[in-house]
Amino acid sequence: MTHTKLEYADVILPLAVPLLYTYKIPLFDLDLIKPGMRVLVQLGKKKVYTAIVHSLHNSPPKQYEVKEIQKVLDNTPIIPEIQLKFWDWIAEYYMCSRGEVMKAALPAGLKLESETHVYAKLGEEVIDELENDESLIFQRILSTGSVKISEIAKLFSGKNITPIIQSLIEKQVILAGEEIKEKFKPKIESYITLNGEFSNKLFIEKAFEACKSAPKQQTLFLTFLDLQTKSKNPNFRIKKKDLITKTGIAASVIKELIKKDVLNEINDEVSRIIEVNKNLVDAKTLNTAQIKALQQIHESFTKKDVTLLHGVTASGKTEVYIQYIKDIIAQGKQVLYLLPEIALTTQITQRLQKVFGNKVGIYHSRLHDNERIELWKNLNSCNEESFQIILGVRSAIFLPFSNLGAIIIDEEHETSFKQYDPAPRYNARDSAIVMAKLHNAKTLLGTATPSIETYYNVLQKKYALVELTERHGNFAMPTIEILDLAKAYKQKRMQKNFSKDLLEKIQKNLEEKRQVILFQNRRGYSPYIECTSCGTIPHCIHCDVSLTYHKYSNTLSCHYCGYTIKNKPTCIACGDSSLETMGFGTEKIEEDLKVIFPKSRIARMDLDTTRGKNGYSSLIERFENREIDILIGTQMISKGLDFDNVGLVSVLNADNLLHMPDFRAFERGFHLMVQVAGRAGRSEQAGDVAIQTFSPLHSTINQVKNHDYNTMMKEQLEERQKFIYPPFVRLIKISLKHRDKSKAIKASDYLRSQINNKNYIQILGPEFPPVGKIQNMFVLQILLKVNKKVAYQKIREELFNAITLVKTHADYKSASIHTDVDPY
DNA sequence: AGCACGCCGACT
DNA sequence: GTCGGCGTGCTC
Repeated sequence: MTHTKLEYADVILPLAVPLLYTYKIPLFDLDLIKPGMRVLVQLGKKKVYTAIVHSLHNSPPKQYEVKEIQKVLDNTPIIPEIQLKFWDWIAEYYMCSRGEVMKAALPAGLKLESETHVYAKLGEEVIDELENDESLIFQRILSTGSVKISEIAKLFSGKNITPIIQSLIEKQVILAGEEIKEKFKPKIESYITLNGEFSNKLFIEKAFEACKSAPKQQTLFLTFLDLQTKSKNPNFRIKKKDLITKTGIAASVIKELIKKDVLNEINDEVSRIIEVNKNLVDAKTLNTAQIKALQQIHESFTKKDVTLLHGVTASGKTEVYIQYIKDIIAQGKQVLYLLPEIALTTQITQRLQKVFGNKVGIYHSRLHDNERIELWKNLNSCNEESFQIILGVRSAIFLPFSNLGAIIIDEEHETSFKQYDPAPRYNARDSAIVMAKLHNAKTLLGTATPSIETYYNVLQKKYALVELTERHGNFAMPTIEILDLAKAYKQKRMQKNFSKDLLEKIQKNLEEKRQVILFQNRRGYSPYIECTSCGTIPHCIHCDVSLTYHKYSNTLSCHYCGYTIKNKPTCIACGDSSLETMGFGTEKIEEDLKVIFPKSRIARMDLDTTRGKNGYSSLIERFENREIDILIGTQMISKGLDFDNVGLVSVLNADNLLHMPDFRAFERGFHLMVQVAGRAGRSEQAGDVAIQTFSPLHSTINQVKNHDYNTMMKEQLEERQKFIYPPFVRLIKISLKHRDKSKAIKASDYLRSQINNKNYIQILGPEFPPVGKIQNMFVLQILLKVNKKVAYQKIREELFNAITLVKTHADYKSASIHTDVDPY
């Protein structure tokens, strides 16, 4: 049998194009090229992109002329075969292009792109013949040799320079060409060594002679010899930075000695990944309940692929995970530990690094691109230095795992596992389960408050269940007290937004030197400002929302598009000065509390106070060290934080958690309140929880009070079944945007008419969402409730066709449409 | 996503 | 009369 080589490659381009593109493989690379490698290809007239080889084949395209691959960038695939299959699954399930998945998956630095550069063809002599702008640009090109067009554009900010460049090219004064730039720069560290053998007396004498007349050089030389002697290392070297800080000697002195051949400077590539302390500690020993849970987990995985670990707050789930990770990596397999965005706290990072040291790699949104690339290279290299455990957020599911044994998804119920914008709009929890199956790995979901969807899968026997019902160390569950705000207002037992009962509790805790956490799910000072004379509320000019008042900057800003204006003392409509701030956020709480408890140390933790790189960890550290008495915070404080001196936790307004126009409102309210309450009493001293509400009889509030997950779950499942919501149907939300309001309405009506009713149990809309205009675009949404029994493949095809019809319709093609599968 | 092509308003 | 704005279509 003759073996024919595969001559064509279908590649994924990092664009929102629906199809793969076919390129011819250069003869030279026929043996080398494999799916999962990066290649450079030209698309269109000049632009060069990095593409990923998806598959190889031997059928020459007939409709068009193929271009050849310009360059193969890798020797071995950087996307393992299984991960490439996983990309396909994401693209299909979440209805987006593979290019969009590629954009989400690859760090920017691994995607090389070409940029147009221009060069001078002629010399200075032609300047006089050029027009004003032309000669300016030409002189700039002459002075540097080669310039990026984008750089010239920056210099002429705002002005369109394309015609000027065009004319220069036409006059044959300059040339243009495409250039690829390597974005990843390895970190270089300078080391200083002796420029000869330490034991070579002749060298040392000569060196000493060389710096005899310069006292500073002499001191440096002697200090260096001293350091080397102490190190007892004949190949001793020291970081240039350290040498400077240790000796206080200027860099210029070092430079002189290098010039005199006494010292030598070596530049070495170093890792950006911070080395952790190698003094590892043993994992904490598990208590009986935890040991039993671990056994049950192992046992359940012999029958099922997914297990839910339902453990009450402070039951010590993390310790169980750590032991489980130990068991998996002992088999030589990798573990992915997923956490929600906000919860990637230093607390958990440190706990894992203490036990596993350099085996742990961290992947989160604040990482720089170069650090991401190093993590990729580390996993791609597959050697002893490779990480075996990755602790990461949502996007970590795209890392190049080659030997995955298990995925742990902590705080499984968290909504931040779902990406909303841009596409792919994937849920990392659900996707991870699929990925685990592709790798033949197991998934462990953990939480104190399982999502309704997950628990339903347990009831359907799809997932196994393991429970931890007792708090670690047998600490008592906190007592939860409901404070009736309506009653408090009536009896005039209110001060600002605090009931007298709550203030008394805070006072008592402060006296006992115990800390207090207050939860308010809204940042800023107040959600909006209202003129009490004419009722005007300032709105965003681009979006259909009221502007949020920020006191520290005295501004009103739009949380949708960022539109910000200065806050004026008088009403913009009637000029009256009777403006009032409505509602309250964490900033206002902080201000009021400082007046009520002037002697207490009060801090606030929300998006605004944790923006800086260390803002978050320093706040936690200060709280841990008891430098803060009262901590006010948003969602952020509800996740996985473990403090042992918290005596009181309070939810300041439970109602705005529950009364949201969302079928998940009660479930989420329950999750949030239970998680917040869980911050109390994590030591021998019990902790109290107080919830302020206008609806003390609300069933969800009482389920929280009684720590009664099961009743909440059953009640919610009944509601979902009755009103046809997940997990009984699959939701697909289609959003259509258009600049023109009436066209937006017509286009969405047309789209609705193209959707086949038979495939759906219910179709809602098109309707304007609560915010019907964002950045001057009118938005309409259609909500589809999909019968899970109908083949999903069929639904996708039908929807794709309907959307294509709108996009090619003469009147509606400027509408932009996106789909969100399993939306939140 | 770019980039080229093509059709209507504000300038000389 | 043109220059140049952006809406639209295509890229292997």
